[in-house]
Amino acid sequence: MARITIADIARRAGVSTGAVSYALNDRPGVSAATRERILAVATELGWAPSSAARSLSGARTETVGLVLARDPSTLGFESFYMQFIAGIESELATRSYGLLLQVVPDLDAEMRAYRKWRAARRVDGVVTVDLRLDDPRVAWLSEPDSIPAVVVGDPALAGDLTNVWTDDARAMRESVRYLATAGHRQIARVSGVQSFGHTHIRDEAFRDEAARLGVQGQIARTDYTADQGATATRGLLTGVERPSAVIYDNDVMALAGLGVASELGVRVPDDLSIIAWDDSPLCEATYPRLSALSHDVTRFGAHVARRLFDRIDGAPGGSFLDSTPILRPRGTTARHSAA
Amino acid sequence: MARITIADIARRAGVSTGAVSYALNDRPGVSAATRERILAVATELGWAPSSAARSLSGARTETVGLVLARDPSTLGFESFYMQFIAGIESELATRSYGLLLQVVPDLDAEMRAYRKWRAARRVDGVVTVDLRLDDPRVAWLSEPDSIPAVVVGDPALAGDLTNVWTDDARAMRESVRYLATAGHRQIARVSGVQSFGHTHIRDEAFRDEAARLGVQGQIARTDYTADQGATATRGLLTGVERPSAVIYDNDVMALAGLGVASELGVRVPDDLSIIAWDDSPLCEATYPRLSALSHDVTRFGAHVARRLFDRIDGAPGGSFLDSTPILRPRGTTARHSAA
DNA sequence: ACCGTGCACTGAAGCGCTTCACCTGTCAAC
DNA sequence: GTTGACAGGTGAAGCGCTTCAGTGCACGGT
Repeated sequence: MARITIADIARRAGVSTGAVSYALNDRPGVSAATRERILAVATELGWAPSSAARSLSGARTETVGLVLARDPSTLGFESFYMQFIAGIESELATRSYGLLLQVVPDLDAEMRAYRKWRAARRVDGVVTVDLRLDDPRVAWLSEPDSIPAVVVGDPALAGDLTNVWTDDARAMRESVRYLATAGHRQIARVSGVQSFGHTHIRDEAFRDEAARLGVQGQIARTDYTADQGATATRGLLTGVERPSAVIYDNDVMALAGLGVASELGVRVPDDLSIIAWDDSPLCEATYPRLSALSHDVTRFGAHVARRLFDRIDGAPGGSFLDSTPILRPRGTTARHSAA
Repeated sequence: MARITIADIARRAGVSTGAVSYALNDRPGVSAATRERILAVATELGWAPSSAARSLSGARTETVGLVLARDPSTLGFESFYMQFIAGIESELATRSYGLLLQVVPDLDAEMRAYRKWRAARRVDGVVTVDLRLDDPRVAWLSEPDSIPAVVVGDPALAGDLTNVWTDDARAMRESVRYLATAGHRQIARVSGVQSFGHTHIRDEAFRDEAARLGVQGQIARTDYTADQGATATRGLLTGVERPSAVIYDNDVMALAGLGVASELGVRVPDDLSIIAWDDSPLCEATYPRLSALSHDVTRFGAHVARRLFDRIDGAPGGSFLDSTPILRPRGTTARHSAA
């Protein structure tokens, strides 16, 4: 069977291809009756638009792009991305858009992907994640005729681009205050990749709030892997200034931290409180259950997609706070009984 | 700046557009010298192909599709998919193909996505995962002019389609034998979604091998979530025929099982051995570290992508065994001392 | 009766590429 | 010297859609 084109529909409905196009795209130029008839014929013939032809003639590609610049091996167990993608998809589905995904090793490759997409008119817009400080992507995407974009991250990092963010600084401050109020005087933070802007923001908030409250705050750096999370925890627990509470930058490291505590015979939560950033089913599966900074990532993704549609539609853009992660104390946080 | 087209290149290089097309696509019809010159001009002008125009004129779309029919909330923490996708991407990158991803709620929606993709000539091929018994997708994708496809799953499930698989039955048998050899006489399996074909295959292998070896084997059903993993484990550990070893169908449930054991004061591995299907950094982060059936998912994804390229290129296809998951005993498996 | 206006609709010109039928010049074979 | 084969190259016809300049017609106002 040959492809069904609007010409077929036009012939069958006794109108011109122009009329068919207007009818199918729901725009003025045909009467209601004709539109009805054309739609009926289209359905009858089982017509579906050729995305190639559509975008060739200047219309939308009905695709948005997402490129993830991370090592494949670390990507797998960051539940964030998959949930985020699922959220984006849920919104794209309402407009029957597709998501073009690319996983690349580094930022350079990410930029190359953008350039290629723009040149090939492959996507109507992109969403950009894992902002750095002075991110080259922000500069590039801000140029006059680059791709409509929405970036995920703090307004401080997003330049003039439309951004959607969670108030990590505030969540961090609240967590530190929570622990301080519960009597903790030595608090540590096991942070993620330092080049990420949000790591920086959380660092600042952590240090600042600890200083304000007069508690000791130390930071250990990692690359987000369970392995480094475990190593950092060992360092912390066997160090001189042993913390009574640790805030981890993701759930997997918190899990690893919990494991190291067991390994060393440090009781959780009696001797050590643990908080994970990014709540997930994982946090409810451990024993004791991990206290976590919770945040509906899927909804976040949907939000981002909506903002991107606004941009694509030519809406002005701006800065949008999605939410502030909230602390969900579970089994790994407790009052600290004075030393 | 207006778009640079092959006509611009043709003019500048003093040849016809046809010659340019041949040169750029590296096919016969132009001399080496001319090709060289055309390529140089193209680079100079910063030309990039319009994917729309390409696919309109019958060529490749340079895109492959993947649709995931799973609840967004459960998707997030199945590290399998993200790793798998990363693997696919790594292979696509070598041909500068893109991956069109869609997350849908159910199989019907997945079929609709395929139909739409075919009608719109949106992808050159698809990879299909989570095969069911008598999967409607297999039937549809086997039709003469549907999309080139590679399915992930056992040959028994794949019909005549090209499939890439891991020998789950064998891995399961080996695990059961391992436990039996270590003295276990009551073994349980906490399985995943029953409609998935591989669940069935693992079930069969488990039951069969247990029977062969004369050990008691029981199966608890779940939907892969940590929650149901925990519930199933509670049922098992408080039941009459309490197993001394449990094989979980994914890592998250194994983690939950470990949690429940702690909760109930059941010592792992002394009183209970635990094996997780799907190894992941998670398994190394717990204490004790989870014994797991290990399998390089990223490489698996790359393998699948290669086979899909073969299909797209018109190669015959067939059935390809990727590997057999191998048991990596860690801290959660031990000899069972007679009751 | 006449004009102007607006709506419904037509037809063709692109969009940027691939491809196919067709030319032209060269050179080996006889 | 003639033929044929062939590499190298041309130019235009699509691919399926959008869009824009028109055409025709009904209808209200004068």
